[in-house]
Amino acid sequence: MTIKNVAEYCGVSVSTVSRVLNDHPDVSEAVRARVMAAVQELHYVPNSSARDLVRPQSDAIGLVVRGVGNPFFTAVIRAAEQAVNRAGYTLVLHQIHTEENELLAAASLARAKKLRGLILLGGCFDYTPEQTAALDIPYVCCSFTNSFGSLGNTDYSSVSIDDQAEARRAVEVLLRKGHRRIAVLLDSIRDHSISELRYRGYCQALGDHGIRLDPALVAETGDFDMAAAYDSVRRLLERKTDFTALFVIADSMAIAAMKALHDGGRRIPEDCSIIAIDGIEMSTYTVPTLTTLIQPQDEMGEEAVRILLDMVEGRAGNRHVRLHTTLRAGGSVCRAN
Amino acid sequence: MTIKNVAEYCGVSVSTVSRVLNDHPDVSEAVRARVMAAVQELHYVPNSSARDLVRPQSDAIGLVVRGVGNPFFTAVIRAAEQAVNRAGYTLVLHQIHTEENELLAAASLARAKKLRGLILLGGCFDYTPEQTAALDIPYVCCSFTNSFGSLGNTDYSSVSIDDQAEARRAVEVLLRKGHRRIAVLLDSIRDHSISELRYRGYCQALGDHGIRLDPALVAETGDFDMAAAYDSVRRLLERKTDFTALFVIADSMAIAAMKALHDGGRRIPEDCSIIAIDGIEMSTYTVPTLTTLIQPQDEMGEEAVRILLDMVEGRAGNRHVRLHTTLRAGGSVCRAN
DNA sequence: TTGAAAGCGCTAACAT
DNA sequence: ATGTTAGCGCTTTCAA
Repeated sequence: MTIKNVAEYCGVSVSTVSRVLNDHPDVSEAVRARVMAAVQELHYVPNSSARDLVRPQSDAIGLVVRGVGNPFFTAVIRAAEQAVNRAGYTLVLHQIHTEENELLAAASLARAKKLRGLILLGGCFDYTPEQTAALDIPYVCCSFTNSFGSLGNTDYSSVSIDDQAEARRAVEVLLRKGHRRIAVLLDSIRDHSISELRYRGYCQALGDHGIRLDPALVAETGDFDMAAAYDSVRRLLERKTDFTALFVIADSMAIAAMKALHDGGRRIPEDCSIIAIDGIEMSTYTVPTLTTLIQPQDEMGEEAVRILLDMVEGRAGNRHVRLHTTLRAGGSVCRAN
Repeated sequence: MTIKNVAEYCGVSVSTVSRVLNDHPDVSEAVRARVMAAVQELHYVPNSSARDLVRPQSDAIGLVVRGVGNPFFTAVIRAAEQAVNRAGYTLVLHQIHTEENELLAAASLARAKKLRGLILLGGCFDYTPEQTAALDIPYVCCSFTNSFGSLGNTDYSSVSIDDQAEARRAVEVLLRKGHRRIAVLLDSIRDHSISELRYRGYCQALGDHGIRLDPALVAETGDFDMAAAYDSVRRLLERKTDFTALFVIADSMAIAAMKALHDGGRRIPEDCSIIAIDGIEMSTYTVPTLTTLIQPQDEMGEEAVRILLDMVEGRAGNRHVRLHTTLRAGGSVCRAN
């Protein structure tokens, strides 16, 4: 079923059908009605490949997300989509897996959909100029920035929190409550990504207070999984390393950690305080409510879109925005005794 | 940057470049290397609109998901994707919003991507033959079936649980523990969707035990939101209607309900038992672990793919599969006192 | 107001 | 082994 079929069915030319389909003014009411009816009857749906191929440019903004089920991203995506729609553009969402090359995926998407701009959500930190050169449209990194790569600041835009500083701040909260034996639960201390940055913040906070890093208190899961987080904490408890507080690099992992602590016979916060970073919706509903540094997820999505459209529409060049977290004082942290 | 540019740059024809790009055998090593290099240098990425337009048929299976952030779906999606890849196909994921017409979206996607088949995840129940006629490729409804529409069983395939029977079973668990005053937390008693079906199961279970339905114990949120669920339960508690158990139609809502009960001073399960349906990962980590009927999410995704590919490859016609839930006896249910 | 025709970038015959 | 060329379905001049 193509536009040609519809045209023949109606006894008009393809251009007329195209005009009707695209709401062009100069079509008589009679013909318009006839075509519309035919479209209905034949269940005609335009082939968007053909359409995209021929249209000079689209109103599409791409959003490439790494990590399919990451709950932290959902709010960001929602906010970004709204902002994009409000500005009269369309959001094209593309999920990729951890092992996929997001830059290649982004470039493909950009060509395929004639994207005007691109938002990269949850990517790696180690792009090189060669890699990014494939991307010939404006783009902004959302929730991360090029902390490990060799990219110049002028080459791209970003919206992110200062992961290291915020992690340090989280650990500071524990330190100020008198905690000295503070464990950390993370994906990896060397992933060239947020896990590594937040680990640095943890180390820094300890250093500031003259506390020596105890490797026995560092629990690496090798994964952002809840199950892995749970197991890690159980193992930590079995090792009988004593600690009075736990810093977790992500809310979802913290929720699993709370369960592990509970199952291990520790009360939260009396026996073990716990603090995390993210502020996903779910962590509001734990008992006790998770104390966490909330990333402004809505703002992050909106700001990314703002920066991007400023570039797309030529209002401004690239820029880097640092957002700040807000401490949500839940019930999972108390004074060390 | 088109294939033509690459061809000129290399001094070969477009077909040669196309051959290299598509791994056709009859290209000399020298030329292949030269083209590859050019592709790298020029950052050439094929325009997939043009590609899709011209290819006779794709290996693409579409997955249209209603409800962007629904945690229940993520496991289903993951399983489906793996099954699709294992069979040598590619999954095209398309998220739609509650208000969008999923059948139209599906039809568009089918044309645009030359889909071989389609999986509808989390859709409505009220398709009519006219609506589905637009879909001229095999499709399977996943997690739901046409309980409210006028569709004939031979028109489509489905994989689902028996929502009404499973809800009844969940409430039975509470009844057998001696509970008589059982509240229910749901989206709507008349949404023509799972909420309505599970509500029917609730009513049926009560009826079976000669318990009269008390409208005061029916909490409608009008939403699948956690916040709405929380508020609903708080209001339920304020009304001072007494109940010893709560049936919730979804795990995510149940997690919010548990928090609301806790904040309202009720202990779980001593003061109020709670049971739900879904079995999302997160509900393993509540304290106590949520008692719930686990939907076989992996199996659901895999089975949907199996049915679909059987149709696509002509091995079998349409069919309807009912899956069963597994009771996870968490700690959120105890005997009524 | 309508139709004819060019061309978007690509693949796959068909030639060579 | 490589080049030439005919479309894929659509939009958009340009003509009528």
